[in-house]
Amino acid sequence: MQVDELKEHISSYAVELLKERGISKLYPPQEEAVRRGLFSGRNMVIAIPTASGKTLIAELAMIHEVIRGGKCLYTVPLKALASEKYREFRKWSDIGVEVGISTGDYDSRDEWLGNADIIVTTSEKADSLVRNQAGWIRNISMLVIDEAHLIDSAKRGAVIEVLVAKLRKINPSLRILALSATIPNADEIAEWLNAELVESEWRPIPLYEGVFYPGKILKLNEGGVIEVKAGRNVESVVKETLEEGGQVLIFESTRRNAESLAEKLSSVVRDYAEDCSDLAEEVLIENEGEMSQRLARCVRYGSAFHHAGLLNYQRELIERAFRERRVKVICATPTLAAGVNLPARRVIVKGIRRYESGMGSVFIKVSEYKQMAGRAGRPGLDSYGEALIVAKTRNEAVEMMERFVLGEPEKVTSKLGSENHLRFHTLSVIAEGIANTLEGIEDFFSSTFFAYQNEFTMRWEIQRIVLQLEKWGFVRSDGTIVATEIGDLISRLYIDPLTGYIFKEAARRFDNLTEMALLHLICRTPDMELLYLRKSDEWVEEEAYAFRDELTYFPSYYSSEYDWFLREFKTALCLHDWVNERDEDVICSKYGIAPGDLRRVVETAEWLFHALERIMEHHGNGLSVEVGRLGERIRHGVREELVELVKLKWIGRKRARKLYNAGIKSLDDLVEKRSVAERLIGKRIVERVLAEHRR
DNA sequence: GGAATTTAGTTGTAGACAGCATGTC
DNA sequence: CTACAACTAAATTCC
Repeated sequence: MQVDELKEHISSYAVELLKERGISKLYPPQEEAVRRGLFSGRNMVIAIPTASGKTLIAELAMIHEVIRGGKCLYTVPLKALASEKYREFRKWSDIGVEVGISTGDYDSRDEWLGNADIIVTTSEKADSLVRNQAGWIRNISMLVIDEAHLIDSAKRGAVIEVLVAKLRKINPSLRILALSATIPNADEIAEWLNAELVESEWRPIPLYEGVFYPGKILKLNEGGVIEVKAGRNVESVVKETLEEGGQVLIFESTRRNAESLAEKLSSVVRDYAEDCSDLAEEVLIENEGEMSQRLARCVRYGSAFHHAGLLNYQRELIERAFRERRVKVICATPTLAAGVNLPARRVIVKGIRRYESGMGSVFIKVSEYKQMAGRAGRPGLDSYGEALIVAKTRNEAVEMMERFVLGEPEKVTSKLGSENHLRFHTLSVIAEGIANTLEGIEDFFSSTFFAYQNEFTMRWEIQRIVLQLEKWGFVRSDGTIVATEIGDLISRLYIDPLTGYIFKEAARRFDNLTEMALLHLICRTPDMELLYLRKSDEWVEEEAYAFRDELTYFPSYYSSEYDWFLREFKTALCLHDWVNERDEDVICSKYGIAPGDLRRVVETAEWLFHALERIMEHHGNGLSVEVGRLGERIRHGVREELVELVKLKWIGRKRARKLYNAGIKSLDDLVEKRSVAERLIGKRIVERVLAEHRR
């Protein structure tokens, strides 16, 4: 099907724009979507492989919708994906389609979101916007759910189905387009959504899957399994691909493995890559810690590792360099499998097992493997893609072949049933006024995927949860169930009700808490990510006893919660070092974390401090002032005395400390002692600061 | 005697959304 | 119920 045939649906302007992008013909699955009613107004589930043109299907549907005066919400699982899609969709502004973005990090201006025709968000942000009654939400006429198979995710899948249920309730004629990887029960999702199902295994670039073991590769080609000769180790397989001018993506199961393999391969890669010293330098701009040095060493020779311990700009840098074909090999943890689109000629899945607590090491899911394998083959560059699992012996290789290559991905099952998710969403359903009786709440949940998949009634579970919320003072029920003021606040802050309760109790019980006590308080919360305790972390225990009298909670040594407490306390100590201006690299090595981890912990703490401040305020507790100040310090990683300086643009924790030590404590001082400041942080920076703040 | 190598024992394990108001080294 | 790679310390061999 030629795109010209789409004129009547998406206008000739849109068709022209597609042609400018080099799209003149639809891929078979795209054609099928059109044939099956993409422009007819019905709901659709599109379950096709990665890179087979899902996004374009959504774009066509959205343009069609916008032309008819509709407004589209496009939800994705990651902030990085949100900005990727935003950049992509913004091209439509040439024909007058306004595109906006809203994530925790980055918002288009509010009034703009009201005008936008297409809004890209993460599913959590979308839910939060609904909770905060963003005016434009009720104008949404079409919802696109990208990566809809993530409904299966235990941590974050529930949000997706609840969001669908809420938006459908707000606008019963809402059109839904769900984009999913190929899964065996896509029909269930389609039936739940009352949608037309388009399924296909078609790929623009053929994918060959196989298993490597020393000396040979078992390959699955059209028809059957064949055995071909190969090198004796992974290095030689990598080398072979490089020789043919291809790039390699290797998936490992741990950061450590990814890093050491990238380092090992850098000596092989250097013969095939141009000099990347400039990139290596760029890696070190914001951080010169151990991990960054290691990454820089690899990148210099065109090899790299990629995991959540990297700083975001480092990740983007590596991704960009790989796309530009400067970096030839990336050894990644599963971050990259679910993240932004980064295809390679050859994908090697080395970490086929993963450690799970209580389970020892277990095989990863077939669907996870398929996700990784699907990254093989670059459209326009490779004529085929190849995915290889690494096995040790022939027997193992055959086993891997059967389990993964020939295996079927797991069914997607709803994870909404777990108590914490139900509690979280029940409060929001009450606070938003979607339901105010037990029956109403039950009725609401009966429209979720969870209810579709499970026959049994949720009545008792819901009743228990409402009772719990009532006990915590978040809802009142006398005939009808309504949210209290604080319940409504907690729903809007998007925190776990249990976090809200912990904060509320603190506001009730204490009027004076030390820095350490406040830091530990947020670490006691289920919303906080905790650091791990290593064997060599006995010092944490000693520190804990030093702070014993300050803390709001300190279990007995014999308590079952003692180890968990130490993790909370270790995390709090880390934040304590951060707000006391301990150097980032020193913190990282002391706590055994990477720079990206520190940033994440800090970011989460910042968010929770905001919530704590609001709850303290609501209680009329004077501590809210302290909390606000500490929150400010966490944001910038400084002691109290630097807060004023650090509010200035271009002045961070390091420059502020230099200035302060020289007696420059405010903008006025900076103006007065300009020459001193210039000597300390450079003339250009001072100029910038002053330019920014001259009023 | 001291370095080099083998062996036994120990350690540690993926990822990332949310508020609010604007920006580092 | 499960692993395993990487590191460290101890034991053994080699020069």
